[in-house]
Amino acid sequence: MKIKQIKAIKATLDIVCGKWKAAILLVLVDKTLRFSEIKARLPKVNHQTLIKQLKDLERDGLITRTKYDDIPPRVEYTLTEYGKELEQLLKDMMDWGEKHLDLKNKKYIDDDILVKEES
Amino acid sequence: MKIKQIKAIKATLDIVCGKWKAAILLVLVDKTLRFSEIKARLPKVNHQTLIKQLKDLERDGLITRTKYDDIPPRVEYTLTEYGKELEQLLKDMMDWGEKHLDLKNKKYIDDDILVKEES
DNA sequence: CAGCATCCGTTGGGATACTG
DNA sequence: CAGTATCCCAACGGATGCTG
Repeated sequence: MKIKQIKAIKATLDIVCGKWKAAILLVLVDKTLRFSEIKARLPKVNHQTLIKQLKDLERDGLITRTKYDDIPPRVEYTLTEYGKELEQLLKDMMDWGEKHLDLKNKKYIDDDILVKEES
Repeated sequence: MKIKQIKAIKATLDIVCGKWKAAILLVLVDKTLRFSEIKARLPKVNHQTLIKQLKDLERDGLITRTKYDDIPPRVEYTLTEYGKELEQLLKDMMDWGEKHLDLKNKKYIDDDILVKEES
């Protein structure tokens, strides 16, 4: 049943492989965040791009979007159960990457990735 | 150290996220294959595209390319240790995908993915 | 058989401007 | 504050043709 295997893997990869998807999921692992809080933690991401990727993640069931009818508007994003179950997978990718890749020198490191450390 | 975490994850994803990379790795898990054998198992992949993705995987240290000076030419591709250690990760992605995604109906399923079953 | 060079179309990330 | 609507550009997958 190779075909189904590969389809499942590809589907998973397609969901997570957006330029900022992994970063978004990681910052949401800690806690629910507002749009502006996510943006503050990912200073380099474009406003519009962030909205798109959040929409994708919501469509794919990894996060939920809750809108409060306040003024000014407030929107919160939370990991779903599915999203939380991805955490282990992300951790495994991290372990593999740290073990095998030269993260300082290689060209496949994308310096646009920047997350503000917790203050 | 969020930044390093995300960089490692992104680097890993970048390596595996080519359209056919996961499929190539999976068919090579079983055994070393010649270029034409890989192509036979992935009928839908373009000749040139396959060469490119194999080159990427070789550059990133996941497979090794062995050229024999025969006539006609013969080239074999094998998973490296690094590549083999990815297998578990791929399996985990598969499990997650099968558990959470509706692989039949959803639009994120790419029907181009086709692997010939073992005959 | 396996690979390279080249060109092309699509797509996804990004920039800018405007709305409730 | 958060979101929509456009437009733009680079990168990637793919098609074609040629080589040892």
